[in-house]
Order: sequence, then C-alpha cells, then structure tokens
Amino acid sequence: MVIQTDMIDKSSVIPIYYQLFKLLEEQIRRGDLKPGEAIPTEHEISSHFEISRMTVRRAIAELVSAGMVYAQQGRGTFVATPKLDNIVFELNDFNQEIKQRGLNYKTTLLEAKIIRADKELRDKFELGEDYKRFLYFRTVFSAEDERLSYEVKYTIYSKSKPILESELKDPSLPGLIATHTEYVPMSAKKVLQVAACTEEEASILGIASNSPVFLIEQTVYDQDLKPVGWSKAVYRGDRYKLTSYDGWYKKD
Amino acid sequence: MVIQTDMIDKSSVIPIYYQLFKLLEEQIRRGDLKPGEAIPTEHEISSHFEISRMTVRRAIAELVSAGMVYAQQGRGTFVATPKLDNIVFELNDFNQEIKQRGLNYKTTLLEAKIIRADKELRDKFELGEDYKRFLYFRTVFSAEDERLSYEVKYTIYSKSKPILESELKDPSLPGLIATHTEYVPMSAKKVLQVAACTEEEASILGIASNSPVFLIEQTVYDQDLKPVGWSKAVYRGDRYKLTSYDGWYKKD
DNA sequence: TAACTATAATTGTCTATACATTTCAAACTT
DNA sequence: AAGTTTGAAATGTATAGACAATTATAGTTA
Repeated sequence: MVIQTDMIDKSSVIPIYYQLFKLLEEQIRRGDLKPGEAIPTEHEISSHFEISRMTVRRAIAELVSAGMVYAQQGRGTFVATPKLDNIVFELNDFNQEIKQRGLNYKTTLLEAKIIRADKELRDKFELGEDYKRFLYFRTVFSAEDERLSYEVKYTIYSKSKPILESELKDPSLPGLIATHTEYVPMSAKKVLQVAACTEEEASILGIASNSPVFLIEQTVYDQDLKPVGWSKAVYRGDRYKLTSYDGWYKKD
Repeated sequence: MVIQTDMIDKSSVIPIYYQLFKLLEEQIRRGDLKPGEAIPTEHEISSHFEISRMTVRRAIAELVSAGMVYAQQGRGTFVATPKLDNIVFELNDFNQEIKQRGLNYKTTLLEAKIIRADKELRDKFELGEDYKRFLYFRTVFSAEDERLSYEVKYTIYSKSKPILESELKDPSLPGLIATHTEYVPMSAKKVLQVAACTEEEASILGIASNSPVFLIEQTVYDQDLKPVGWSKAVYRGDRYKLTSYDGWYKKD
C-alpha cells in the first residue's frame, strides 16, 4: 500500500472523505498508482487510516465520477487510462467569454413579426395544417461595436401571449419561448456545422461573401419533446473558436 | 408531499435508491415539482417510505449530479432551472461515428520522417536550443474511399525509440507519442476553428480551394504538463457536423 | 423599533454493522 | 485431466444513529 499515513487530519474542518479523495487523486496523478493498477481495497484504506469504510467509499465515489478509477464488484478498484481522444467542447453560450470579459456587448433586434407558416416550417416543428402562425425574430449580437453573429429564430405563436416587446430582456431562444409562448423549454438539440456565408449574412456581419463561418441550428423542445422553437445562427469564423481541455488535469 | 406511496418495491432486485431517484426524476420532469420549488425533505421521504435517510441521500445525490436539483444546508433541496444555453459538443474522436457505423475506413500514412527543429516548432513545445529533432507525420483519414480529413503531427524525438513502423496501429497523436517516444500522454488541449482550406489541403481532400473546413489544433502534454505532441487536422466541412443534446432528457 | 438570542428544521459528515453480489482461486470430485 | 464445489475477498446496498453546520423563525431584550 502506497499511502502515506500522516496525510489525513481527522480534526480538520475539511471533511475526511475529501482529504482522502485529494490524497488518492494526487497519487494517481503523480503516477504512484498507474493506469490499470488496483488501488488499495476499501478495507485496507479503512483500517489503515482508522476511518469508516463508508467514508472511504464516499472518497472513491468522487474518483469514479471524475473518471479516474473504475470499480468492479468482486475484483477491486482500478486506475483508469486517460482518454485523450475524447473531445468535449462546452460553453454556456457561444458568447459567454465575451460577456465575462466585461466587454461592451449588445443584442440588437432587427425584426420581430408574426408570420404565416409554410410547409418547411411546419415540418421543422412536426406540426399539421392547423398551425398557421409563428413568431419570427432576427437579431444581431455585437461586441465593442463589431457585429459578431446573426441569428434567425422561430417559435410557435400562442394566442394567449402575443405581446411583442420592443426590448428583448432574454434574447436566447429558450428565453423567447418562455416569454412569448405558453410552452416551457425543457431540452434542446444543437447542430454545429461550418459553412461559407451567404451574401446577406456577409453584408449584415460586414465580412466578405463566402467567408467561413460557424453555423448552429437549434431546436428547443418542451417537456413532451414537442418542438417549440427553432433557430439558425451564424458566427464569424475569424472571431470565434472553441477550446477543450481533456484528461485528468481538466478537473483542477 | 406529492410522492406516490405505492411506487417503491423494497423486495425488488432494483436498488431502493435507484427506484427513488427515478421516481423523483419523473416527478420533476413531468412538472409535478417545478423549478425553484423545494422537494420533500430527506426526513419526510425517509419516514414516508420507511427507508433510511442515507438511502434517500444517495438518491438525491444522483439528482444533484444530474443537475436537476441543488441542496442548501439549513434550507432544503430545490429543483434547478434547466440551462438550455449550455452547449456541450462531445465526441470520442471526430471520426467515431464513422467507425461505429461499420463503414469501411482507413488511415493512410502519407509521410513519416525525422525533421530538424525550427524556432516555430521549438516555441510550440516550449523547448530550448538543445532539442534539435522531431518526428513528423502526415496522414489522411478516408471512409468508403473518400478522403475526409488530413492531419499533420509532430512529436518530440526520443533516441531510445526511433523505430518508425510502416504500419500505424494507433494513428492518434497520443498513440504516436506512446509508441514512438518515452513520454506518457496525460492531458490535451484542443482548439476548434473554422477556416478556408488551402490549395494543398484542397488537392489532398479533393475539394475546392477555400472550401470551409473544421480545423483542430491539438497539444498533448505529459504528466508534468510538458508539451510532447502537436497536431493540426483539417476536416471537410461538407462531411462533418457536431450534434449536442442539452437539458434534462439527455441523461435518458 | 432594533438588535440579539434561543430554538427548530434541514442538510452535511461520519460511524459501525449487516448482508448481498460478484469474482477468483483453491480444494475437491469424477 | 476435467469439471464442480466451496470459501475467501472485494465491492454494492441498506440501516440506525450521532453530531456538526447552516438557515430561518420566533421570542427576548435593550
């Protein structure tokens, strides 16, 4: 057993399970415990530090959820192999960093109106002939007076909440759905593609036609998985990038 | 308390904590428990079903890690508001789906050689003048005889393992590092951008110059956060897309 | 009225124990 | 030699209880 005995302070305000979690994490990270190798058994750790087995399990559960070890009933608990081919691109929204940096940004409403449904739109929303109207929004996001992205959004029209406010407090698609329809957005599907921008998009964003752009199509569903909103956003390719940190260090 | 009493079977092979987790999840998902609202206290649930409070806590811990509720000591546990603006794009590797579909695919090694380090390369690896050599790889990934992506990779040259095998068993950057160097890849940084492809890339991939492409630059680090590999990959924009499912349903 | 205090309620941590389930290997049987 | 049984070891589930830490509220006091 490779554990140092003097590393856990039972009288500390820091929970024992957390101290043990950090201690094991450190040993795995430093390579004292190598991928594929078994970590000490719960009983060994428990008796070594004179703490309850349930407390040990709590610490190991943290390691499991961090993906650093995996447990096999009847065999033991083993150090996982880092999966560096795993790519995870994550952002609260595409403009999160801009907003967090304290830059001067705004979302401008170019247009908002009620439109008649055509077949293409009805198909996107999986609706029949009886749905005749949708809400239609066109917005531009800009930071430091530079236009960065352009977005078109559609939501189902609800008779009960037809108010189109001039100011958009929450211009996100789920926000618009919550404000202007009777539906509650519960889940969403997003597809990210690259594209060459159209002339219209280029002129709005002030870039050259056919410039490479990110294109994100989003469908928002309510609690019954019924589509209640759809949007298509174009982001300047020269102003956006996605960064991903993979492997064990990402949790630090 | 909105819980149905007849929904938990103590004699079932399905763990009690899991039954309770599913039951609470269902109630939140259906809207019986609404965002911001408090769920029943641990003691209430515990005495209602006549199960231990620790078992209740286990179930609630699952809800917390799923992001559906949050607990506040001294106050209670509350239903979270879905964050639909959260975008998570995840893939084991960019070609995972192609491989899983059972398509006929292969990675072709166009070139592999030892090169002299120039300043740009040394800067990427944060190395001094003493590192003079690197390994250099050029590969093409294709499926159904169509070329889909092109990748250039660099790793530090290790005297002890200079063997360049003609067949690449694991053509991924971490794989090449593990095979051909003395370093152990432990973490990675990836940056995804859009770009217009160069003439060279266009001719290799058989697409038009300036076509929009995904561009992924990757830096791989060892356990001391020392850069040990770098790659740049170009993916045809008309053949790849990233899909993301957000919200509470994603865990099902 | 305002500030402080005591108390109850709620979640957080930890223990000690019991039994179930799975795996593996040694011992046994055929 | 091959298959079977048995038992030990390891993780998985569940319980009952104790005390800590935090929050909100009701009550008390200045």
